[in-house]
Amino acid sequence: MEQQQSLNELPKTYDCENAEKKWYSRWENGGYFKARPSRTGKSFSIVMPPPNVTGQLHMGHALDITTQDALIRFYRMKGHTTLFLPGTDHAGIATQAVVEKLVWDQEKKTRHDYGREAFIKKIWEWKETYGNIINKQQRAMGAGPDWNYFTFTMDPSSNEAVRHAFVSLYQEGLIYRDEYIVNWDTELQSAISDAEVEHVEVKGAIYKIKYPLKGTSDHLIVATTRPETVLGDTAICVNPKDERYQHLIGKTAIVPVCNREVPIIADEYVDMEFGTGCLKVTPGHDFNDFEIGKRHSLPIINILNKDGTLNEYGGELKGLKCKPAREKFVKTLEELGLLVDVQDHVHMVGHGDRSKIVIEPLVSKQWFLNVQEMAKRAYEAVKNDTTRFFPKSWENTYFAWLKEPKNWCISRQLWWGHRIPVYTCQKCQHEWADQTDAHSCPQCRATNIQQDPDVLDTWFSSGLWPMTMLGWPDQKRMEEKKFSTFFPTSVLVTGYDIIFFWVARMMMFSLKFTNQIPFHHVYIHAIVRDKMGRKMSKSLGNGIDPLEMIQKYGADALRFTLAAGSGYNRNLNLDPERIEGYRNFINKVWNAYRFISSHLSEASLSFDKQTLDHHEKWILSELGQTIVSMNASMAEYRFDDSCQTIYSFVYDKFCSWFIELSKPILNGTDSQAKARRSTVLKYIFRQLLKLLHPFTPYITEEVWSYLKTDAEDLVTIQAYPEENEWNYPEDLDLMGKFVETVSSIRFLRTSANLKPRDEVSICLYVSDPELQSYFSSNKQNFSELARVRNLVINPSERPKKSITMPLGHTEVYLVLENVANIEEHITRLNKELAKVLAELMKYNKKLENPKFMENAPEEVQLEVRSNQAELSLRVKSIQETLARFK
RNA sequence: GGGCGUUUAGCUCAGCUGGGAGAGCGCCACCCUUACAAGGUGGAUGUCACAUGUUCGAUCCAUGUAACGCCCACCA
Repeated sequence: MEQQQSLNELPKTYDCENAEKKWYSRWENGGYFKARPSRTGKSFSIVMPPPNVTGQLHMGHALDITTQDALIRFYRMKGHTTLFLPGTDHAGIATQAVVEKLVWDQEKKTRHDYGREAFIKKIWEWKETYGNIINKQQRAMGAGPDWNYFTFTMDPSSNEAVRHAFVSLYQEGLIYRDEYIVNWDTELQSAISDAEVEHVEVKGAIYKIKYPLKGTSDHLIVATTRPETVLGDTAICVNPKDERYQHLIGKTAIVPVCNREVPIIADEYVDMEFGTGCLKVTPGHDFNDFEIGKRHSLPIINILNKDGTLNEYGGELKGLKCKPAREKFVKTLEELGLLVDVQDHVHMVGHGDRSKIVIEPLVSKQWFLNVQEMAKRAYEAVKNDTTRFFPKSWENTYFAWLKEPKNWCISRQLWWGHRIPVYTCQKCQHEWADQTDAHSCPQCRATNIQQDPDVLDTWFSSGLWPMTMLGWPDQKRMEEKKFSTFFPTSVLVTGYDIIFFWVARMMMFSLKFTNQIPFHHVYIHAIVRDKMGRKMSKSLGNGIDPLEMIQKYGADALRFTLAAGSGYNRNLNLDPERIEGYRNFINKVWNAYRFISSHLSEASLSFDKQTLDHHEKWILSELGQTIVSMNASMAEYRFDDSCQTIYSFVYDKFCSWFIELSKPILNGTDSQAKARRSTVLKYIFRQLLKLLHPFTPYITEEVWSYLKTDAEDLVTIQAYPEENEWNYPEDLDLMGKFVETVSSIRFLRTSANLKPRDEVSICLYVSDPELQSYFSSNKQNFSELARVRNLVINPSERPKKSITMPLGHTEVYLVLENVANIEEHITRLNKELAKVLAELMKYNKKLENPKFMENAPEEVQLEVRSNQAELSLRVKSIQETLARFK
């Protein structure tokens, strides 16, 4: 038995809170989020980008979840075996920083006071307490991943993957250790990768400094933006072609203040045009100078400590940070008469993307991954469309990164993360990478071994993520987790800001280790901004909290809003008013159901195609078109189109017209027609619930529970409508004309200042006999929808006292006892006439143009001709009407 | 400095490699009509950034200009 409810049992507004509670646990406990057997033989899987454990859900996550969950639900309904893989990220730097701050605030202790082991324990404790907040928030959004697959990037399985990958890359010689100049973050006291450095415009100065030449009273002038690094200079460099300095090449200069003697060398790198054409070379603190130093075998002098203060090379400046050191040093130069000039200068300076402080280039021993080969393969895979980006234009960003890849600095001087599995024997100095925790040297058996103290860049484990989630590299686990079914995954959904960080690295690792791409598609969604287009940030206080919105408007409304704003755009400016608007839409669906629910007693589940009436054929045709369009737009990640399509079907077709046109039948006496109409209403409504489900899972599940049969399962696993079974073009055409005519009657009513309940008399002039008989048979509908009391079609004389609206196919006259505001009406008609005439002129001109007739394709000519004919009719009819008013 | 992108109604954006511009929200007016005031009906608004070119025809193609945005880059 179907559940039946009468109108007054159902509240007028939809209660989203109850439905959300009820249905999420039903889905989860009922196993609906788990992969089920495929009806299509296809599989569909998405790896959720793991949010940081430090995280609170923000709108970016909400958008992530919405689009991914909509896709998962869509393909599940289409019959693919689907898997949505959830997890969280340990986010090395961010998490360590949060806990360090917490410990400092609460106990006034640093991580060093705790010691490595104890501090890591502290982070784990913190993670257990706060790390799962985000899961609850994901549930609130209605996300339906298979929670059994939940993985944390520091889980043993993930560590196993990381170590496996590391060891094999190490053994292949791709991971190497080198003294190299790196981006040093003095706050984190760690190296960071090139990708983590942001260049920010900074106002500084160019200082011109005299360097005396040894054995002469002469000097050179050198320009620099960082005078304090003079103390680390090990050469002066000029361009070999620079005639001004030819005679100095090979001579010796004296570095001011510290009085070090350094050679004057020549290198093509130096730009003769810039500054004085003389470059001071500081291999220890400048990326280019480092390269020059290598070419010329210059010594490297490191003048900085790890915390960014000057070391003993700083002399008097020892212990000072760079900025005060600079000021003091400049003063000294001035006193010595060596400062020639200071000019304001704006330049770009690297800052840490986490710490936001100035990055110091520093030479230190770090681990690097040689990515040259891997990058090439990752590049190729997208170039030849093995992996495709949506929208395609993002491929450029991806290519830009992989075309000239720099080797990746993967070591971080942190404690929180995957520790580098490289050991050194203290006895025989043997170094090796180990899959598991080592306890003795494999060569000399000594137990006095030491593991490298550094941890890996967080993105190292992230790069392996899709593989890790599915059990790689353990064969047994891969089988359990159905690696072969779900890898490569179907689509990666993410923001454009991590194409380099993440997408490229996953591509590289996956191709390297599995010879497969990690995902077939990459859908890059917009960045959520506030309604003014500004990035949401704590400092601006313009963030919109998803949970607050869910509480206020419901998860379905938020999801629909985000999906409707998501296509191929790069920004999504979110205004809470829009969420409210879509909340209203959800409520509309609810009320449409309330209407139907009171007429279900005679509805059955199927109907005979032969007995359908005109309006039924029409709405079924509209449904068919909607189905086709929904499937097409979902396949291309055009969620904006999908949402618009279903919105317009529900609102503008189903509610505004079909329900309205059903009222006379349902309240009438023809029981056969009643039964048929309620059956069709129910059929359409059930279909639209399925179409809508991926975006608004809760309300559709709620309403489906009232409309389903006992044998049917939840809507979340019903078959998604795919075929357009209904196509009645004549009914679409006639209905279109009916809608247009009713609308024009309504317009005339408003222009005559009539109240909604006032009844009117209408004359229609229709030349097409088919349309004429169609209108005659629809008299009752005109009466219902426009309160037409008296409808006359083609009377011999046009009504004298009337206002009129000429359409292409029909002239509409609204008869008035005493025509008020006739002047207004004439003005409107004249305006209309001018518009139509202008348009008509354009068509006439075209048809008179021999070149148009020669070149334009036939179908265009036909269209122009028919438009011209229609417009001429309208012109004629407006002119006649105007004449009658005179 | 290099590259990419954007510029269409007050706002957010659609516009299928060319045939005279659309949606949602907002706005205005009138309505508590028996699914829904979280509602109904109707309405207004655009030199499609600018200039030139190609074409019978340009919002769409080409070139240039301007504004904005993003990414990359070591110019001392």
